[in-house]
Amino acid sequence: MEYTYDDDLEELCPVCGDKVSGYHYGLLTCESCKGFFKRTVQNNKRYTCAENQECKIDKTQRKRCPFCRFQKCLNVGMRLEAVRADRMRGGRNKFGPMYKRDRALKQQKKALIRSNGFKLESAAPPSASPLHADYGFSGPLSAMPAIPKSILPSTPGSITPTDYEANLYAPPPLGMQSHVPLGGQYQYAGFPSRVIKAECPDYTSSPESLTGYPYTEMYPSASPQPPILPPLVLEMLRCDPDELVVRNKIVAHLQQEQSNRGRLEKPSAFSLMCRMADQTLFSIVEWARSCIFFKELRVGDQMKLLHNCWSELLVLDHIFRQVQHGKGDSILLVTGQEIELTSVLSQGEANLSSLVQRGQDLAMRLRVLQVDRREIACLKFLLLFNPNVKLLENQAFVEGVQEQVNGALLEYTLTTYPQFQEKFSQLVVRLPELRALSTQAEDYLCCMHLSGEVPCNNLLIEMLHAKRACV
DNA sequence: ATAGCCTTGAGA
DNA sequence: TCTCAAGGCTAT
Repeated sequence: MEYTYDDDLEELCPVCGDKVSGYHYGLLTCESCKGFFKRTVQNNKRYTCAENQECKIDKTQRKRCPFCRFQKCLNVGMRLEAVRADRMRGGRNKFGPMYKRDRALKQQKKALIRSNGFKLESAAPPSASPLHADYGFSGPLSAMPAIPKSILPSTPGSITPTDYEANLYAPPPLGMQSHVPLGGQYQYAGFPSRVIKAECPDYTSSPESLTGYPYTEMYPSASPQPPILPPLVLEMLRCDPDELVVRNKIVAHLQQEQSNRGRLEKPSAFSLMCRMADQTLFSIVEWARSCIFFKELRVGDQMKLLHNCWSELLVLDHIFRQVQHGKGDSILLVTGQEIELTSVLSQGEANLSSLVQRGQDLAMRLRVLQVDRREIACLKFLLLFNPNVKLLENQAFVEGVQEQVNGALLEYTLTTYPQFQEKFSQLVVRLPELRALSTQAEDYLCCMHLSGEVPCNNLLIEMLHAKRACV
């Protein structure tokens, strides 16, 4: 069966149904969606959906909702990593062989259809395409510094609320200061917004790869059961604080605050929520400071990363609590208290209701996915080590961690849930939703702050200011 | 901002 | 040398 390149072009773009112009960022798409995806990633654009985040995307309506269009791009499998951080033109990236395999598969399929006279759509759904089978496992993963064999469970001393900034970002006492120049030649400090890592050339050819962390070789997919967990996943899980410890600490702090204020003075429910979130944020910062990889960064970069993702981490913390709580009609607070959903929604506060409802929806979707603790631990790292953060001193390191955590999460989901091949991508596509939700939460907080509702001396507000100042 | 066409350049 | 998937340019 002969094959011509033009056969590909007969297909329709999986995003909008327009004519395909070739392989772009992982799969066959049209020229306009290629350009749209490129602009979105390169310029780090954030969209919001005016509707219900389920807009139909077709050739005529694709311009109407960039949020849903980008969402669809990710859902059908367009690859962020294929957008080059350094904007290098020409050449080839590592997806080349995958494109080739995909072509071969399509050709095979076509031959079968022709000879058998029936369609094989069900035999190879888009998600089972070879393009989705491996998530860029090679490369930068191996260029990361090896994880120290003994990570002592560090317990940073408690911080009093009066000296936030002085203590928050101080380097940990035993913090390693090794800054492995991760392929430093590919760092383009002059273009801080161009942050998605280039795929070519990749780090595998660098000398550092010899000292890398070869867990892909240690844990082949055909491992005996029960599946051995990727060591990085275990390590990230070990960084996670015990929920009960955090709860007790926060409850104790809030009680202390209340007793200092005197029993007569009754703070508003919103004010209480702020204090609660404030303390949760403290524990999140403490968590970050004791985290593997994070403590190896310089304080400046630590601050930038935290300023960028504090609200996302806070929202994820809340969402996962709801996932574990398992009740759609009530909300579980970090203190262990339960609030009826109707009592929140009936307050007539449209912004708050929308926030809470979106949170419940996201929690429900994650519950359906049966997300577990280890996956949440990975997602937290993915949020924290966001290579899109501007002006990072050691951006290559952050990119490397991001890559490595992605690899570990993929490995973990594939070995632990082999019957659910899509779990990794299903989890990762929740991140943009989570970011959108946290942006909405920040806006709400900002709004409440401007009307004087937020208690003073509040870390939430400091973070809000810090983040908005550096954007 | 979009989308069609142009230029580039590593790998086949 | 050719291919073709990256990024760039520009009128709309």
